[in-house]
Amino acid sequence: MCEYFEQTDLRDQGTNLSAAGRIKRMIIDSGMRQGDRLPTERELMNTFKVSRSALREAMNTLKAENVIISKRGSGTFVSGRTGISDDPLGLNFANQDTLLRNLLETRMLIEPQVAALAAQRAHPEDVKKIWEITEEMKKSCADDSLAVELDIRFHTAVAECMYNEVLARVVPIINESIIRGRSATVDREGSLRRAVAMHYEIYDAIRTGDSLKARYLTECHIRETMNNLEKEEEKHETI
Amino acid sequence: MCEYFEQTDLRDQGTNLSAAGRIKRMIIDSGMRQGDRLPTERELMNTFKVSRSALREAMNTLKAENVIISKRGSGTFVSGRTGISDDPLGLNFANQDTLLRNLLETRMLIEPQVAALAAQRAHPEDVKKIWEITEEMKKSCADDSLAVELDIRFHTAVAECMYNEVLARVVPIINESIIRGRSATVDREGSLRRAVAMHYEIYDAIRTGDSLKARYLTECHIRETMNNLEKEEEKHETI
DNA sequence: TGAGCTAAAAGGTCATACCAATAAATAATA
DNA sequence: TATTATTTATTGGTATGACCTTTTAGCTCA
Repeated sequence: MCEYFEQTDLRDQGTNLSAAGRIKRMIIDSGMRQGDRLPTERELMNTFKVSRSALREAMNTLKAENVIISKRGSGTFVSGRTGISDDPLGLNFANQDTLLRNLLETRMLIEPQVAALAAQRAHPEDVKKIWEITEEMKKSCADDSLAVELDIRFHTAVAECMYNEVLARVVPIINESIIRGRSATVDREGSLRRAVAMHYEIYDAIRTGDSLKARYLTECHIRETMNNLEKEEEKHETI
Repeated sequence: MCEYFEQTDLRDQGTNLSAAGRIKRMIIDSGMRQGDRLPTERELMNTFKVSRSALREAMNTLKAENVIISKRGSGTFVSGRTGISDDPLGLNFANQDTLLRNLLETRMLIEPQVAALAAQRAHPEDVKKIWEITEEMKKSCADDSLAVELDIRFHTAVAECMYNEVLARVVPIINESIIRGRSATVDREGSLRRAVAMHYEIYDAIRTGDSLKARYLTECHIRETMNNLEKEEEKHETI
């Protein structure tokens, strides 16, 4: 067990932090890593000197933030995608009519520049990773949800080449909102094939460090997505 | 009270949604607005046919997402900044050494373009709002925390001119992480005065619809912030 | 040795009682 | 009469303790 939990009595040491905040800080400060197991709820309620209900409320806020993840019967663990909730930007509350358009505009504003900088900064292992994802996506024609997942992973991998954690978190949020949110699509096979082709081209631009080309190709790629989605909308309207 | 809550029994109608998810959807679907008051916990546990603890766990996840906000003794209300948690990007878990640099790079990548588009799209009332914030900031030299607040509000107001909800949410998140996160600053008065001057210039570019100028000035403004922060770092290191 | 069973342990739920802060209704006072 | 205290019902917050369901690991027995 993590020793940090034993030596600390945390009844609000004047900091006015909520129990959730204290537990979170503890997890961060004690250097726990993804997959590490937390003490059981019964143990924690002793170390914290709070009741189980209070403790569980704290745990729940951490679950909502995806800091931890619980598995009934086995325990609670530090989550992978640390600290990003399901709807980090609160887009559930946005105007759903204009949301898609706004998401695409945001993407168009950010990703081409990200691709350009990625081309300048990518390490060989990053390039390799992008290539692997693209290959896998090419083979995934049968499984639509897998293709969607790989599409997101491609753009995330490109963003990660920037070695900028902030953008590496923003980009997938936008992409997921766009790609997951759309209806299972018109002309699926055709657009998937074109997307894969574009991914190969972008990959090559990054591999050769051609940042201008990477930016331009990404712009084209996003514009294609926009066109596809417009087609979908038309189809919806005519139904 | 909101009628939606009365006519609905929501014991997971096959959707496999968590209680939190169901409540959230309910708030959204029933069209509740900022400040509206939810039924009391005792009422909700009846309409939902769950125990109070289970209900409170659900409410807590919504609190963590800042969808609702509770006031002991008075009730629970729909939050203002709907659905954005305190740390939406999970930056608590990012590398704190490089975080500030990465935040600034992200800002530099996004905001100049936002300013450019804002200049093209701003309505007269948007321009007026920006002017008012700038004026207020000029007068706020005494109160440092107020100045910080107004600084964030200025950049948010500019972003809102784009009429793009996504960017209107992303921009303040980045800005708050930068501006709130830094230590109470070196040469406070001087940098504040320069910031206000820049805000006036940016305001004027937006007012006149000069998007190129708005972009350029915003770049300069961010670069100045970067320089100030570098000075701070040096000062920290020499202590 | 291995398949199946059993019991301990983990998180999830329920019910009830009580605490603390708030706000509205009421009483006391100038 | 108007204003200030005071009481009181209501609300969210916490504490217990019991029980359920799932998982894990150890045990039994063929």
